Amino acid sequence: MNIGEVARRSGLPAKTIRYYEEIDLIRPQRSENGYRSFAENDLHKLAFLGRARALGFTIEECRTLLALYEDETRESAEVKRVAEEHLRHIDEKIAELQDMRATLSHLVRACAGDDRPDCPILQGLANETVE
Amino acid sequence: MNIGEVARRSGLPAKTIRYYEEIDLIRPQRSENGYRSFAENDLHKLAFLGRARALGFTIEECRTLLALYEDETRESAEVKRVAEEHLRHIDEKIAELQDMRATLSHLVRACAGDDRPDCPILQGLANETVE
DNA sequence: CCTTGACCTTCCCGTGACTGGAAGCCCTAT
DNA sequence: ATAGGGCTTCCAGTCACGGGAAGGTCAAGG
Repeated sequence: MNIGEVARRSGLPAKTIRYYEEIDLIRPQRSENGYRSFAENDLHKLAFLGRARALGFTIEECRTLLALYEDETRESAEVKRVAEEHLRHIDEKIAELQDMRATLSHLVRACAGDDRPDCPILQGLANETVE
Repeated sequence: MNIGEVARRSGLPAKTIRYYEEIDLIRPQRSENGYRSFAENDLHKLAFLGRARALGFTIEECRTLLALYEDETRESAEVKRVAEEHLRHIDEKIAELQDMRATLSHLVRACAGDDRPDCPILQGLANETVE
């Protein structure tokens, strides 16, 4: 398979696939003409990576997960540990965003949004104390 | 004021303040010796920027908000529009993260996390269909 | 046989918002 | 005179790619 087909079947852009090769996540063969030649296994790995990335794992976490996936002697505890840590990270980000959301929507609700210059949003940004 | 004091009083790293000058968010004076010389107004703007950034506004949104803040003839509607758009963006990110969270925590719950290799997390990443 | 067009290659630059570090000047205190 | 801390600029790196240029390869059609 050439990169175009793999891109289509994996859902990943060709650029991304080349990048994953560059950072040694995959090691496709090369044809005589210099083109990358992907095996089913490469496609499989790329799909795996695509799904892991879609869940927000960093590239390095993906590398770890892929290694565990290929290690028949892995302990599921290790996989779970990686996943749980990422889950905590997601929770932190959600909490952070919800804090922002709360503050900002409070300001937005207080703003008349008309043609006058008075604006609680700007006041909130200008002063430590919002109220 | 030198940059050190402004950094302390604004809560922003000196590096960030220099960066904000570089991208023309602030324009502090210079002393004879070449040091940046910050006025109270600069400090005020930096605090404004720090709070806007903490609410997740991008630098370009901060630039807009700062311009509106300094424009006595602004209409609060314009500020509100910027804030509401950012709010929508925050909501999108929260939704995205909650989707990730749901999928991932589902997988994590299904994983025994013991010394055996069988792992629903890896299976979920390997196959399109999780169950 | 030649050309067209789709595909592939590498290489380099840009993204956002900084952060780290090197090399060197300035200022105050001892 | 020196030691230290603070200040300056400049360069490089971060993360995970994306855009685009310059050029090689291949199959189909004229």
